[in-house]
Amino acid sequence: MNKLTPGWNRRNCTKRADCIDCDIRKSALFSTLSEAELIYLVQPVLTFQHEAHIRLYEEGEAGSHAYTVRKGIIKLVKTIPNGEQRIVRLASRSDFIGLEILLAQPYRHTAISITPIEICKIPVEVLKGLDERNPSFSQQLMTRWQKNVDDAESVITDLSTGKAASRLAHLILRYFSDGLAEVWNSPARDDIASMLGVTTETASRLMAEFKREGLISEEHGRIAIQDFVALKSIADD
Amino acid sequence: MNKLTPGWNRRNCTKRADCIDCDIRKSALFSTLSEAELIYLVQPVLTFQHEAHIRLYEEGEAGSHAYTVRKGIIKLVKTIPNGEQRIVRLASRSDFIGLEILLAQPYRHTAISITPIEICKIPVEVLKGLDERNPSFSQQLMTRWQKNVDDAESVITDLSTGKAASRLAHLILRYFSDGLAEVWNSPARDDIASMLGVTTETASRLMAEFKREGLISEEHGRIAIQDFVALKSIADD
DNA sequence: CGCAACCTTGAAGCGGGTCAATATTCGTGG
DNA sequence: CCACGAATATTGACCCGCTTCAAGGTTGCG
Repeated sequence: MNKLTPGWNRRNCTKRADCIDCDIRKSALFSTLSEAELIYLVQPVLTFQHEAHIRLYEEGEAGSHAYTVRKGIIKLVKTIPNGEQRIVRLASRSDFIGLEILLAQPYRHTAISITPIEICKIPVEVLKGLDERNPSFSQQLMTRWQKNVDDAESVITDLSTGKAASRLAHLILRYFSDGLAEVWNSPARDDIASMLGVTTETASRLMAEFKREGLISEEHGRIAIQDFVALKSIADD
Repeated sequence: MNKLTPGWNRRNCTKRADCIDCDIRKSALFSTLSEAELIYLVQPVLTFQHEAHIRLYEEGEAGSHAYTVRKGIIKLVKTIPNGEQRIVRLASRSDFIGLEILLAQPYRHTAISITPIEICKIPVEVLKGLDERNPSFSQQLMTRWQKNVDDAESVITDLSTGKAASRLAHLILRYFSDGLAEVWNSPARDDIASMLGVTTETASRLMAEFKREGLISEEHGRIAIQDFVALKSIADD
């Protein structure tokens, strides 16, 4: 299966998006829109499904679409001059990615699915139209933007500061508290490493250690927290 | 001198802000406003001057004012559970801080001047008013918000990833390329450390090493770059 | 069943942390 | 202007944590 090119075709596009009956509408970007506005919206918005390891867009690319995540997890990656990659954010259910195209600016990240995903693909013109005619929508946009700032800054304080064990504990706790999963479908070890700014080996060692110590358990790649309190105290170390 | 309480009084307040003739107007938040709108603005906006080590506001506080920086440098600090502090951003000339109060949310950082500063103090009502009546203003706001995201993410990739020497080189280069200073009025070593997520000793050792190797020079606390190319290659390591 | 991708573990070395001892700078008052 | 003390910066020695390089182990898929 070609991991580079997402197929924006009939096979992946289940349907025209059903924004009015959307089950994440109240938590998603369009929460404040009226039904009339949603009908305007519904026209050019399509829902797609993709498997894991699909690249939605590339850092530096001048894009024309943003995406609402309905299912699955997408990593937003930045490439560092020396060739390494760092994951700066994870997007999941009801997150909105690619906001920057609204400012006619290129994508800031490379977006890659790390699980099977379901997403809504929204043309920038639709966003601009809504922004112009609806004040509550631009309020929504600002809230999303601030969330992006908050997320990025918590990556600085929680996942980039302190010892590796503390950072990993933060990462695991965040996954669950964010409701990313009841049972965490664990990312690959090298993705964990790239979120924490450590090597794959260190990520692997620590995950193995956490399992040995009974802090977490793992079955078929699914993580479950076993000792919440202990994880929290490691995180705050 | 009391370092905790800024004096919002006659001594610090030079004048009612002169937004119309403001010398940073074209690069600041209010760049797209008409003169009529600036007059509306000018009323409740005051310009203040403070010395270094003043706390403008505190993380978690429910504030009612945002600030445009006219002169000097302000550090935005987050406290980590274990008691350490991490600087997540520096604000300087024409930067706008405290944006989050527009969303009726508490300040995300503690803001502390690290040089003497001159700032304009803007009530949230003024911002809300402008946002409602002026579409180009909300565009400006979004641009600022995206800049905050970009800044935070570059802290992740440039100042929190890789070896300490590489991060310090990034920090020095960023200072200059951002035009924060022709000659960098160097922050204290523990502030440098807190920006890089290392100890004060490591920051000091590396600064001393950079000086010994002729990459930078320092006189009366002012840093000047001596070997741009070498710094760049260390940064990209 | 076998291969490929991924995960785990080991051993050795280096980078940065920690603790502690000077050195330097700066503000203050004599 | 100099002397003194406090705050800050530098440096040293030692140790721990993470990286590096390398060798198995495990899992899943064709």
